[in-house]
Amino acid sequence: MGQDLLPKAYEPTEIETKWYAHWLDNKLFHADENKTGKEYSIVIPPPNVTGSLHMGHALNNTLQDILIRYHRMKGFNTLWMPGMDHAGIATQNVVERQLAEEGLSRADLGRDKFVERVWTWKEHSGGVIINQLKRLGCACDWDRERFTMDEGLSKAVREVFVRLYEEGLIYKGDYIVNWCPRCHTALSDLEVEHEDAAGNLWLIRYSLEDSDESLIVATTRPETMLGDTGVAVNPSDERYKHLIGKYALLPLVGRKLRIVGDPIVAMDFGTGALKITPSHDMTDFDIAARHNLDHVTIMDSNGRINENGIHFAGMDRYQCRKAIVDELSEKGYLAGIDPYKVGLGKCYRCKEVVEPLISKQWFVKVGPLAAEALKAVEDGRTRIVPEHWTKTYYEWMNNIRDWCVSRQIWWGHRIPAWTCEDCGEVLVARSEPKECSKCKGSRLVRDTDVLDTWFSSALWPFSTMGWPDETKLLYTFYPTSALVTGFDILFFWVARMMMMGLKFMNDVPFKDVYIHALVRDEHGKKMSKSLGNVIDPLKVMDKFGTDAFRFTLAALAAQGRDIRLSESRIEGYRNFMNKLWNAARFALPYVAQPSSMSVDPDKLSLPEKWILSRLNRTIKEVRSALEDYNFNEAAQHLYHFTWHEFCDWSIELAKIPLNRQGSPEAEQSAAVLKHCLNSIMKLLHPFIPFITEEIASKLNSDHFSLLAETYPEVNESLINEEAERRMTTIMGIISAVRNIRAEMNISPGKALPVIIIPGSSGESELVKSAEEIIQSLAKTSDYQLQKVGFEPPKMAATAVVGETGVYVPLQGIIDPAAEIARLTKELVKINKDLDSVNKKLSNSNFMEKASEEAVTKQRNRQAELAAKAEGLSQGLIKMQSLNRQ
RNA sequence: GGGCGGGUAGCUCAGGGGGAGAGCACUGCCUUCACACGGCAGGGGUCGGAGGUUCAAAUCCUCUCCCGCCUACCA
Repeated sequence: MGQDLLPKAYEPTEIETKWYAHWLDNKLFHADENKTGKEYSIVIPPPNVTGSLHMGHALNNTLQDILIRYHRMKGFNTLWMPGMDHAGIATQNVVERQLAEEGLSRADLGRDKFVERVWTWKEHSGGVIINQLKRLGCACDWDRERFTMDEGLSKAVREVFVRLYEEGLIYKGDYIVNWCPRCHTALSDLEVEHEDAAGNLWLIRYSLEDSDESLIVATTRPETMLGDTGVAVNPSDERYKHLIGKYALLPLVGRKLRIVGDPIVAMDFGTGALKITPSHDMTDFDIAARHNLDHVTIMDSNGRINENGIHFAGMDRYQCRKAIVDELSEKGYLAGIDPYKVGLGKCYRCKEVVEPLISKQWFVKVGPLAAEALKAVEDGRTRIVPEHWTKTYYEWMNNIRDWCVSRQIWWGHRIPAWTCEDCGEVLVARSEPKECSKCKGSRLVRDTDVLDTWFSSALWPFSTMGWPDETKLLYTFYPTSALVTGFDILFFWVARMMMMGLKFMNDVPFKDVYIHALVRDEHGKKMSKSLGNVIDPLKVMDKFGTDAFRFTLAALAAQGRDIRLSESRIEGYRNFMNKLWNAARFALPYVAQPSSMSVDPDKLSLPEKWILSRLNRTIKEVRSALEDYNFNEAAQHLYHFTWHEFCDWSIELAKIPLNRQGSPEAEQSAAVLKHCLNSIMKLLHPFIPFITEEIASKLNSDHFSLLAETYPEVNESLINEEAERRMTTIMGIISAVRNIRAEMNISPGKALPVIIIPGSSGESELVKSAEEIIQSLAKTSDYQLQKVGFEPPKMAATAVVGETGVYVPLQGIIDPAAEIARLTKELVKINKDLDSVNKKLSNSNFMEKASEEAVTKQRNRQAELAAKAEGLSQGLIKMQSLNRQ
């Protein structure tokens, strides 16, 4: 019957398209800010407009979708706010590459034309990821999709900038920053990636003024000596303290360098003397500030030596390094070269080695903002999950440095600052000022810099909801319930949203932050194009289906651990989808009839009580796991319950009553089957939304959408420990017979004679009541239920379940040697366990100190193991005596 | 230098004071009327090493060895 209605194997493609359209058509993802009740909201980590779906996105958005669908089904008014980030440098680089193919540079176009070109690019080629997120099944409220450069968000950016400036929390100044000579822009500390590389420590001899003494300094970047203005030593260094205040002479250049004492200088590194290049080194910049040393800039924005570099002017920095070393060596200044591992700072966008340079930049003074953000986590207003990230967050917040927010690129939010060409006054305003507020002059020139992309991202949780306007949306959905993100942007993004949210909304942006793992390849390597180990989520979805892929991600998303993704794993879960499909295919003919399907709990059979008990325990476990962001636990409980309890046992057991067509047992069994399947579909829906909708629609003629249904709730009255215990014994007996069949190499199709001798009246009653089940699932012939004392035939294989003996008399078929081997192996195991239990129970310390529960447990176990050992020994003795004959 | 995470079956990983688990891989039997993307049965681990706490340690503590990652002003 069913096989006519459904194909034998689940085929995802069309079904996925169909249901996504259904959800959209019926506005099932739409959140209504005017609705009352409990709210649940998440803002998406906006993917770059240049981005296309990679594994990180897939994991991140699958987890969010699970939370969103789960809460929606739990009855929350649920908002998932989607959108994209304009991704300043990344996007600019993409369009610049495109221009380069046409033989053009951005300079050829000029600023306005270039920005226009980026917008055109965005309209035509940007945002492919949105459709990919839809492909993944994301239940985003697409009607509300935002872009960090759209009008509303730009307004929010200007508002924040102006307010921070007015409060003195934004300032402009000449500071040393990380400069990318390729991207031609400043980078924040976070945008610099550190990498170890082989290099040298060059030792250079500096002679002293008015003295025959000399001093050797160590450096990894000898070319910077051209910009030296001092030498620093540790004030408590006996070798050098007498030199403090004196002057050294810079080789090749001849400049006088003041020798200063500063405790930051490590006495045990290099020579203990540090050359100071204030304009080209972060540390030196700080030291120079403390001791009032001069600045000499020797490099331009391209990383070339400028006019201050004597005859090295015009050279590239690395070319210059070589030339300097050669000349120092020639003139006898080079005191040595030690191979040394240097930490190189590289631009996170283009991987060019960054150069510390002095330039005029805008900074956010983050101290006061960070203090609030720190407090909010400390007092629990925002909870970080897993908890151990909290420490990392504190660490960073406590050592945070001012945030350089200006970037010398064209694509981004232009800084709302104007300089009066007449009087030099700087005006910061929400909209273009007409005249200078100081001198009334009208020659105002706008700052050419744009803001760091993360500046607008930092406002995302409230700017997307309409801030600075006081919208109903903000009122209803801010603070958001959870933020789901990877740890790689904990500082870039999470920390900054915390600061901005607290500053401008007076409340945290989210109650929970769930930090998930990184997706790596199956060997634990980070997926990267250059390594060629990238698994493309879209290809995976094509090959295995979206649901299988999503389930894999969820099942692997253990807290605090990276995910190693392999195709075999996905294949395994694809098989699970097929299993589900076929369970439904089996059930369909029995549950399709529109009958009342109500179940009287008192009339349930043992297998029905059992599966309903297991179902309700599973509901409990899944809900509790999801509440704690334990996605993997929830997925694994569902997998195990569905496959190994529902499919392996419950369906097989249900076939017995179902075959009695038209009987009350058949009807009840169908009702339980339908109830279980429907519950499973609901439970699984947040994880695998497509197949569950499809199956639910086949099972229920009036089906609309699982999203509109209620997530299963625990029915405590159906949790039945006794039924579970009884079923465990019955399943044990069935497995025991099957085991004998397999071990004796008897074909699965062959029915076996079975004698069962229960060890107690309770078990006797149980076995009696389950006779039909045992006969059917163990495939028996000549089934006998006997009383204690009955002597089973000598030529029989033996098993013991609980205290019940299971005998398979097999005159002629059984191989005594094989049976002896089987029993011996089993006995060795049992006796080992029995020994350890006996040891415990005869240990007076254990009996005195262990909990009563633990003791009882061991006693029960002892009885069970002893009975088993006894039964198996007897079987073994018999077999041995037969074997000798 | 500081911090964090990890070392459990051949592989990838769950678990986390009282009977070692999963998926894949492996072995045997089976095309039985939901499913061979399947069924049934099975093999396989002194839970990185050493101490300690405990009646009891894979699990807690200390030390140690590896492996990742983050962070840092040792030039």
